[in-house]
Amino acid sequence: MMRVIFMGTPDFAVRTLEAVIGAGHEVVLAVTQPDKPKGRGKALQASPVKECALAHGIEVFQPKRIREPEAVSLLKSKEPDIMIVVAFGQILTGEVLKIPKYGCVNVHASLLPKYRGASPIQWAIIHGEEETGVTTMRMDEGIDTGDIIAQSRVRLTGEETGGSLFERLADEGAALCVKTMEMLENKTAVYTPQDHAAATHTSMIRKELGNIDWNTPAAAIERLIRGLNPWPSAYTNLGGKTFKIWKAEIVSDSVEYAPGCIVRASKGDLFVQAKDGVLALREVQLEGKKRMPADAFLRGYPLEEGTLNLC
RNA sequence: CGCGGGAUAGAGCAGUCUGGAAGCUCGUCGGGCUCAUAACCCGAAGGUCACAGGUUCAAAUCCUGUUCCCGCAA
Repeated sequence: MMRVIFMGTPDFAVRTLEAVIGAGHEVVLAVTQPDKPKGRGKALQASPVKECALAHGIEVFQPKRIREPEAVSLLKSKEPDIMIVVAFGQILTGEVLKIPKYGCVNVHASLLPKYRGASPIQWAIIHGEEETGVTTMRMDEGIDTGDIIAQSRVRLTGEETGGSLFERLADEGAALCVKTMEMLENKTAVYTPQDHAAATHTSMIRKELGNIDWNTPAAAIERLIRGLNPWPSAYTNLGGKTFKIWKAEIVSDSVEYAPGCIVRASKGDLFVQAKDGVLALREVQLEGKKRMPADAFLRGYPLEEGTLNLC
């Protein structure tokens, strides 16, 4: 059993926190981002990790900047054996990294050294990877550059969405974290330096990334749609309104219209021309409306075939 | 009180501005046609027009309040 300081913010981190608690470790402090205005009412909302910690009676700490002296001294005062960091959202300084006996262990949702940085889950799908996974590593001062302790691989299918992969990797990461802690405790852990030459980096997902450019290959658009489902979603423009596309499928490689043109809009089929083929939109959502199958959408919103309607 | 769209049959929508018989495209059920069909033809069932109150001879429609859903923003 170890004394643990847990650092994390979103849902992805909650799985690991729960697993660590479930494994019998003593979580003495949960560090998470300050509450932020969220939702339509713009009300302050606690991070998922904060809610989970409170539900387990764990002390919560929400520093604006973890590097500040008061924050550092609080971490020291807890005398942790280990710090577990999962999608925390702030960069730790060397001073903080040296606090725990076993160092700081990070759970990262990719097979490092590939996909260092933010949003590795979505990028793996957008890039059409066939395999990804989670990695635990001993953190150093670089971003996702520490020595690897353990990895777990998962296969990706053409059905995988950002949301579904998120779920799978959150579970994998939680299990791997517990296993990693066991390895550290019984001294069987091996630290493997990363092959830095093979490293790739990803950037934070921006909302505009979801703005579909129809003059790109159909396969790339389809992956973008899957990778950004359910957040932040891929979208286009229809009649001046945001038109989200939740699910699409490549139906042919014909190119008879201009990109973004409605190829077919009848019998429940909503086909759109991409650069090198045609995409069938299967599940869509117009601004202000609920998401719905394409055939339902067409019943109440008839579209003219052969016209340039999406951009 | 951040901005905006919406709630009408099982689904998706029109009708609301300008008050006056509850509609459309589908689905469902029954019948017909067909070698056959998710195709075509005929017919039927299915509504507390989100909820509450108000105005009116008369409210889906106008006024007031409430609930819920969604887009933006963060």
